Amino acid sequence: MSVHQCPHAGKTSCMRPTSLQVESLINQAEQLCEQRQQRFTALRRRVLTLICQAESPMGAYQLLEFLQGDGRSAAPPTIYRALDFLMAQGLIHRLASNNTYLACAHPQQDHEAVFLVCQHCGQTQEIHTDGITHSVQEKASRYKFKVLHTSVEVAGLCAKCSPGFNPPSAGGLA
Amino acid sequence: MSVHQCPHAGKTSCMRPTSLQVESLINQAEQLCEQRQQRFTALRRRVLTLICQAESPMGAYQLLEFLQGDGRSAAPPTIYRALDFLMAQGLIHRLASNNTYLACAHPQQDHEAVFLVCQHCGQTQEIHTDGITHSVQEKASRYKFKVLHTSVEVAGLCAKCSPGFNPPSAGGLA
DNA sequence: AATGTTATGTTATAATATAACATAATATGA
DNA sequence: TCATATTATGTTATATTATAACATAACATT
Ligand SMILES: [Zn+2]
Ligand SMILES: [Zn+2]
Ligand SMILES: [Zn+2]
Ligand SMILES: [Zn+2]
Repeated sequence: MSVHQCPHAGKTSCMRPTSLQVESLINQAEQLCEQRQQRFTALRRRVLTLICQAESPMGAYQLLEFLQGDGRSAAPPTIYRALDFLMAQGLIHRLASNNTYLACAHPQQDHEAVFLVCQHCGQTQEIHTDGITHSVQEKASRYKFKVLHTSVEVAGLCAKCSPGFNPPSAGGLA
Repeated sequence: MSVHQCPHAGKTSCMRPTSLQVESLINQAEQLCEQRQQRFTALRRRVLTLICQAESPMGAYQLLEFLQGDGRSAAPPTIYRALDFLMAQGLIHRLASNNTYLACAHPQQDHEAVFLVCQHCGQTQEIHTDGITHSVQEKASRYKFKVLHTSVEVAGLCAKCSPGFNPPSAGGLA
C-alpha cells in the first residue's frame, strides 16, 4: 500500500506541486470517488487538475477560461457544477474572502481548516489546527450555539512576501 | 460622562436593539466620526441606522431598497460607498460567507471578531475572544506568516433555532 | 433495446460590486 | 463674501460571481 505524500505537508509556504504530485492527488481523488460510488468524470478530473496545478487559488471564471482553451464547450454552469461536486467530495475548498477555489491538502479526512492567504502573491496555505477549532467550539457553546462549519481565513503576508525577505539562494547581502 | 451600554453585551443571542439603543449607537458613531474629523452625513447615518435596526445582517441591495423607499435617489454606488465608509470607521463588519453587513458591537476599539451565524434565522452574534486570535497568531508565526486580518465566521444554529428549543415563557413541557 | 438516472450543454438571468465621470455640498482661505 | 479646493453624492454603464431552467448526452440497469 503506497501512502500518499501530501505536497503541502511540512512546507513553510505552499509551492505548486510537481506533476508527479498532481498525479498523485488526482489518483487519490479517483480512489475516493470510486469508494463513494461517485463519478470522477473527465471534466471533474480536468478541473481538479487545473486547481492542483495552480500556484494560488483560482476564480471560477479563470478556470472556465482554461476549459474553453481546451476546445471544450464550457459555460458558467459547467465550472460551477464541477466545483460543487469537488467541494461536496471534500477535494477542494472555497475561500469566501476572495471567491477562489483551492485543492484540499488532506482530502482523506473530514476536517476544519485554517487558510493563510497572502495578500501580495496570493499563495494560500491550508493548515489544520485543533487549537483554533476547540477555541471556537468552546466559545460557541457558551452561547448555546451549535457549530456546523467554521471558516477561518487569515489575510496577511507569507514568508516570501514579508518585508525583509531575502531568497536563500541570493546570498542575503547585495 | 455617560457610558454607552452596548446592546449586544452579555446576551445569549443578538436581539434587535430598541430604538433607544439604536440612537445610542448612532450617537456614539457621530462622536467617533467627529473625533476623527470624518463626515457623518445624513446618508451614512441613515445606512448605519438601517443596519442597526435590522434583525440580522443585511445585503447591500436590501439596504439599497430601503434608501430608495426613502424617496432618495440611490444606485449601487450610493450604498457601497456608505458601506465602505462605515467599514473604514469600524462601525460595521462585512460577512464574507454570505455577503452581508452588520453593526459592530464594539466600535470603540479596534478588534478582531468572531461571528456566530445562524443558518436558520440569520441572526449573527459578534463575539470577541483572545483565545482564537492567539491561536491563529501562534499558528501563523510557525509559518512565518504575518497576520494582517483574521476572519472567523462560524455557521451553525443559534440557541433559539437548535432542535429542542422551547421558549422560556412557554413552560417547557406541552 | 428500453428505461431511469446522472452529467453536461445551452441560454438566459440573478446577485454582488466597481469604474468613470458629472454635479452638489462642504470646508478653507483670501 | 467669494474663489478655490476637497469631499460626497448622483448617474450611467459595466464588471464579476453565481444560479435557474430546460434540452441533450452519457451512463447504468434491466
Ligand atoms: Zn482541506
Ligand atoms: Zn506572498
Ligand atoms: Zn466589531
Ligand atoms: Zn437562529
